[in-house]
Amino acid sequence: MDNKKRKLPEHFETEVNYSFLNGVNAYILKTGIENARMKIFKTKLTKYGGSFSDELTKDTTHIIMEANIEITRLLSILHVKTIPDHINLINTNWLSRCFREKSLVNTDNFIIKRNLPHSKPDVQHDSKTFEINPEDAVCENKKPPVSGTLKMSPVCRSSRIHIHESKQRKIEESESGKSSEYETSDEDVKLNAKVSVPSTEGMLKKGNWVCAQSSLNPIPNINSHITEKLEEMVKKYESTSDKWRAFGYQKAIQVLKKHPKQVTTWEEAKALPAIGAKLADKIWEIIESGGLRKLDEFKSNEEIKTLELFTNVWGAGAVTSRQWYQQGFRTLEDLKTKAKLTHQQEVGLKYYDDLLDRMSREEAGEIEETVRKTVETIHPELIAQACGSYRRGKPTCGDVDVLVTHPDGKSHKGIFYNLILKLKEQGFITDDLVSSESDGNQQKYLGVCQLPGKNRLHRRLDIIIVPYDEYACALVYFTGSAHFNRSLRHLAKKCGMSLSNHALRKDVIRKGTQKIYEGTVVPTPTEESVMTCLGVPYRPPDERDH
DNA sequence: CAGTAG
DNA sequence: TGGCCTTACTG
DNA sequence: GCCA
Repeated sequence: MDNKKRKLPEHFETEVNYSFLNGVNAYILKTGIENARMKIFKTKLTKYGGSFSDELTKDTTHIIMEANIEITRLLSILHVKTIPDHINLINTNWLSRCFREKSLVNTDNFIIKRNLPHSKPDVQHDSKTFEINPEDAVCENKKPPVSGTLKMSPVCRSSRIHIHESKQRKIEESESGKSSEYETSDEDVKLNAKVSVPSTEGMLKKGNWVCAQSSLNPIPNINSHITEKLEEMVKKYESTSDKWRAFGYQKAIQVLKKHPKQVTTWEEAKALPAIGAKLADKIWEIIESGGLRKLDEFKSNEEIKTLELFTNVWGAGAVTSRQWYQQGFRTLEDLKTKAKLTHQQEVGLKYYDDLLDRMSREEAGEIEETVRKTVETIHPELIAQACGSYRRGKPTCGDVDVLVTHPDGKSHKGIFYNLILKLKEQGFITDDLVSSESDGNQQKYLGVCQLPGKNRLHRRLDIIIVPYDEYACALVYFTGSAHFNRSLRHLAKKCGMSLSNHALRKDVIRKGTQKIYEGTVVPTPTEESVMTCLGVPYRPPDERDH
């Protein structure tokens, strides 16, 4: 830990010479790491000269894992007794740091102690042995202990509205008959049933521990080996303009994720909603072989890989990507030099890596705070609240959506231009993507920002300014998740209502798929009132991940 | 309008 | 066979 | 892709 800044003169200046991870052959333990994040790790690792494998090999130089994962879990997943001394055992922050600094950071500060057992596995004392239990390995994947619940963490400053709403809301709703395929009101029932059953594994034995976490995080992700493959398929189909097929896969994934049992047969899969014969075939193949030929086929397909590369440019979708491909472009460099780009795509390309990265929720909080401070210089009573995954309590965020309103119902007007200007003057907002100023009421800004200081990445920032009487619906809408929203709107439709980011309406008349009469607005002062009007129990933000 | 995004 | 959420901006 |  001498001077942290190791001098790598040549590597430092240039934007091109990225091979600082040469010689790093990593095994990354995916437990506790979200899929998207995992993907970025692998992509960047490769891009910067390193390599990885999905198992421990004799060439492995680094094992990289979340710091809060028990070492015993690592051992059991790897089916080994110890980790060889020559392998660096380090936490994921090291990797992030390397990416950020574009250099091979010293590992000293990131080493994970290889204490063996005796460090009390705090969960179950009764459970014997740390013997390798394949079941564990499977059902432990992802869902960090910190996921939804009590990560109020040290930083709970400012206005986190209802993160810890007690969850006394019960299950009575289930028989109201309104649960659609989207709705999940019976979820808790299944959960409770599951918990009370004396579990076969020592794992779930101790009631209180499981219960404490379960009401919020009941999805031990027991079918992750299947959903991970299917999620990759979704990406492929989205890149290929096959959006409805992707949609179908996505619905199936949702169902699998909340299914409390491991799916082991074709019939079992087929019996689930949103899973038909074709998907059951795929699932069966994964169960049997661990792989999916169709996916492997896609992965080795140059065209599909390129399309995925291109659709990750902000502002470019499946159609544009295909056009670029047909024009002969194959790399991001091709796009920069030869393609005709919209302004949005230029920006998207400029920050390609940054925008694909996810930030910690701490950083998202800083961004929220920056916007709030500036908003308050315009009018101290203005409310600024970050929504999106931040408000849902996720450990990482892809972007920040800040919702701005004013309780007096009128002072939100006309501040839009001023706000954006002030944020630009302080060098915070660096680029515009979408900037609407049309209607004078609801307004939306999408852009790119960067916090001050060294090694800051550019981040996507959305600012939405709404009149106070639309605040609740806007909150619901911008807090998401996307799937949660769909379920609500689906429900609204079935009740002859409609839900948008502006308002909840009743007496809507539709003719087939078309809306004939827009209906009348139902006053919804709070988020709770929105859900109550739709006949569903209130769910605090961190329970809207479905 | 199609494409893209939230 | 056709819907699968809804609204808004860009070019 | 699934479903009515």
